Amino acid sequence: MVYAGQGDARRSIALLWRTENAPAPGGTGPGGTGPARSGPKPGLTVDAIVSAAVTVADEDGMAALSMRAVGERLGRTAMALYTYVPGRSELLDLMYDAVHAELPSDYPDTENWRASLTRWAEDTLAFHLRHPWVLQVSQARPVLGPHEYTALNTLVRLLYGTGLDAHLLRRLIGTLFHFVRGSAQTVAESRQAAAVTGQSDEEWWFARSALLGEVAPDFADRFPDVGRLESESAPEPPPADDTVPYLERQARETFTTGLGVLLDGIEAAVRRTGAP
Amino acid sequence: MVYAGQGDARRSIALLWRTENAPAPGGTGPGGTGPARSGPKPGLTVDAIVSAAVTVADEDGMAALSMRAVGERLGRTAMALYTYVPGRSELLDLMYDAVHAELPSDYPDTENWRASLTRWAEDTLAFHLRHPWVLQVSQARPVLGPHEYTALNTLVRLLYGTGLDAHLLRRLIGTLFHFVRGSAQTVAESRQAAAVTGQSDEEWWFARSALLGEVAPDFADRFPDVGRLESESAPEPPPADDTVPYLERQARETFTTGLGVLLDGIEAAVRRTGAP
DNA sequence: CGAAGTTACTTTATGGCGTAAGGAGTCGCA
DNA sequence: TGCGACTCCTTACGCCATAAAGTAACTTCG
Repeated sequence: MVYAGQGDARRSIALLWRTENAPAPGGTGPGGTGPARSGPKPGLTVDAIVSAAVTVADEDGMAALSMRAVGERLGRTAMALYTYVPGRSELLDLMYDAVHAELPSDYPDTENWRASLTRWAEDTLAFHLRHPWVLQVSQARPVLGPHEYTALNTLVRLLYGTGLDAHLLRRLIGTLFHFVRGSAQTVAESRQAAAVTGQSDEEWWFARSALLGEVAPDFADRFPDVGRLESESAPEPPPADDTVPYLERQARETFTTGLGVLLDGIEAAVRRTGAP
Repeated sequence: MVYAGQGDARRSIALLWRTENAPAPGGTGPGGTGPARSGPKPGLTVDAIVSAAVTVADEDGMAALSMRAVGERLGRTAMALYTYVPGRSELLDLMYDAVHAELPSDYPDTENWRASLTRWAEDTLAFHLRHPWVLQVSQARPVLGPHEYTALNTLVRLLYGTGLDAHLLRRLIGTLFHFVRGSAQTVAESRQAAAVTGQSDEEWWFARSALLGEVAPDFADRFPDVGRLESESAPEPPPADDTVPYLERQARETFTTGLGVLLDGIEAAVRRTGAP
């Protein structure tokens, strides 16, 4: 987990909101187009670097996102990036905000908040699965970039559709995010583990079960309720299209069911305040 | 995020379930007490290493958890640990399972599942705040240690108190964990950010707001719903004991409210299946 | 036109990390 | 007493972020 806001806050924010139009670490002034720059022409742009970094992170994961790797993808050394970006942490902030531009914001403004929130949750889940490294960027000190704010604004708008009190809404935001992000994390980690180890969920689970049986033959006695749950909730044969891995299918079921439960809870609150 | 199960799975499991009673990387056989060991007396134990590592991680965070740091705390070099533990990844697995022993399992078996689940959520939240690094250990390929299973068994037992179908229960587990872990993560990251940067949430938020105002004076127009939410959900003056930082207090409110909503949703499911 | 100044980018270096390899010393047993 | 097993250390390698200094391209000023 990486934390933002270490460096020069003003420069970070300026980069995020694209207020300065030149690389200029020295800072020739935040003002307009300037009187033409001296020195060699910049061969890169902040956008190009951010985009290359996103590609690296999408393809090979957060662990593979090094300054060297990003530079290499652009035909430069790692140090070349420091002309445009203060450091790795700030680059991460820029990446984070950049991908948030992908999130849709054009949900129909119908009275059916439940359908809208469901679509929002599904879109947000898919977004995090496209960019799983986003889950590893700290939330505590939000990056506060324009696209993140746009995404937040969308959710707030949908939530206002419930007609609930603003204080309650504010708290629901976090709950919804926790749920979607958690769901995404399970799937993302499952995929990455499969990619890294070259072993599918099924294979892994099978091997581990065998070892567990060796090492804890008294399993059913020590963990009776888990045992009961496993026997009672039969594994359900996969549907015709069994291309989706085991854990992933289960995670998606958890997502659908959990979202339903969550929305039921919100509905209860709506009914409670709606007809006092 | 670190992935488990890379190395020798059998040795990992044996370490987790403490099946081998000696360090023995060569492996004198998994069998009983053995015919007395030769060589110098081991100066360390797996437990001592795990406990030292947990202390390091608790105090200085996951980022500070290096083999060198753990060794230093025990008066050894980093390489000395490799006699007892295959590597950093496996050490993490052991730490993860070890701290799960702290989770209580003696919830009263009353019919009031709502109260029990609330207490479970609070205990689990507190646990994650005591050991925030746990949030950074991958969930996808569970470590499958004895204490983790005990903790899981506890939650399953409480959930059976709802009388719901096993399939539904299975999916609720993930939802509850997502929620609690997400809530914990917000608080943990807020604390760590404050510790690392030496800046409180209030200070940070205030400074950023000022910068944001400079860079996006049209904020209220661009993000009308966020603006509306912020003005309508007044910041609520802190209670007499304002020792709790801003974001943290907000996160706790999100936790309480969100948990209530979640349990309302479960209650709806109970009522639905209970009286068909 | 040529010197000076500015800027993009590279090379080199520092101090961190996990861990492979090999060596030194300690102990139990023959 | 010697040998093998064992713990623990030193050294080394290849990663990482990034500080510092050098090189070359380009603009502007004299």
